[in-house]
Amino acid sequence: MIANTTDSSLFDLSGPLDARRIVVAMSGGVDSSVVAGLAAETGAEVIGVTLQLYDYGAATGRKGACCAGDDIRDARAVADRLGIAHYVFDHESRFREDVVERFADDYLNGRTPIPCVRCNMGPKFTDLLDMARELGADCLATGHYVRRVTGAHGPELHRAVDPARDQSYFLYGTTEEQLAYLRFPLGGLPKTETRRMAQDMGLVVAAKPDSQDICFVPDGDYAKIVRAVRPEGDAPGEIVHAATGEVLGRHRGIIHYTVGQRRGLEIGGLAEPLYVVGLDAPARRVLVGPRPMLAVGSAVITETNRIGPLPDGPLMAKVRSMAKPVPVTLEGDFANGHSAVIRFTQPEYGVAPGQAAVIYAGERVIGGGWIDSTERWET
RNA sequence: UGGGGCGUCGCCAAGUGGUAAGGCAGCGGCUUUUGAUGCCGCCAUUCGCAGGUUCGAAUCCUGCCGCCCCAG
Repeated sequence: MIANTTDSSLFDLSGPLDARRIVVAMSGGVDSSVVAGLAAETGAEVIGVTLQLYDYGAATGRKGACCAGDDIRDARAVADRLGIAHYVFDHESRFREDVVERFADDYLNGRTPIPCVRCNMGPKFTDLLDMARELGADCLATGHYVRRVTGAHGPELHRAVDPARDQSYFLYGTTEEQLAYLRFPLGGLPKTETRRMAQDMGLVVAAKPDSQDICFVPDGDYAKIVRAVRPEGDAPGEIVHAATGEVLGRHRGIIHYTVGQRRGLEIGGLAEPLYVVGLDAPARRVLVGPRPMLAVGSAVITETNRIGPLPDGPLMAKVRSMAKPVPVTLEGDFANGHSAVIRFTQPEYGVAPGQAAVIYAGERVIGGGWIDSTERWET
């Protein structure tokens, strides 16, 4: 019944599969568990690896978590069921430094972090990938919904077939070298299919809820995490009109705000709503203005990563995960960690420094970078 | 102290005899595998207070209270 879904090409390995070794990054969720199952069905030797990323106890029994507590137990149960080896590596301190502390520091600096990208770049695609190599694996497979397509110039990163599941935005930082070693067997499947396979494989996680939100933020209270990591950082300040300089009120701390945000300003009596249009961290000021002031025409992006050559055709960009790609042009050296500028064809709203800008050519991910600063749309 | 004006939801504000618009803020929900945005819903039995007129008042009358402006 599941034989027809088992396809050795999913892992794109040459030679006899029973001589191959596959490491699967197992988070404890449905997706990576199914990947482990698919890997096991190829006949290759499969090793499941789970990184313990943060406090084991705090995450136990929580819905939507990942890589801690119950999830590690689930991953182990799946590995047992599939009859594959399973290792858990304590990665807490590294995760705290690379992801959680940077997350807090970004907020303190008036930026809006996106830790999932950092986590993919560091713990998952650098550290875990190194471990896989040390384990002598031929590849590292993950449960990400994204496709690796071999093109004329080597492996390319493409959006998932199921647009609703596509995770390419979070993976723009994947280097060509990493991509050569990575496999994403789920990129061509709709999620419903994944769940069906999990059921067919008899995995305990088949009906487990999808993870969502940021894994190390238990209840959606970001500020609580920032305060826990950087207790000295939070302090109130003024809310200032970005156009007139008028002080309109006080805020509870810059970490509670992000560019584009409307709610939580507690400033009433106006005809039009106010949005956060900027954060001045040194002065602890929140700059606000009416919606037109949010319109952005271009952005400087730093630490760019490019995957494969720049295409000739038109480019699109996503400035947030769920946005539709919008037309852009690129200026500067978009590759190898250099800075570049993206220019929007139409005004883009809610572009926040600290977020990622990801460039697409059709289905293919060209790369991306961190949004460092933005310039207002000039009409 | 005279003269004038004003007091309607936390804020702004319609309504001038027929049974309290709207906006902002706030709250709740939906959407969402980052943050936002967006969308939907809720939000004054009551109009500074006390009387009176009227079938009926936030709207008219009287008094009181408060605030503002001009005068001195």
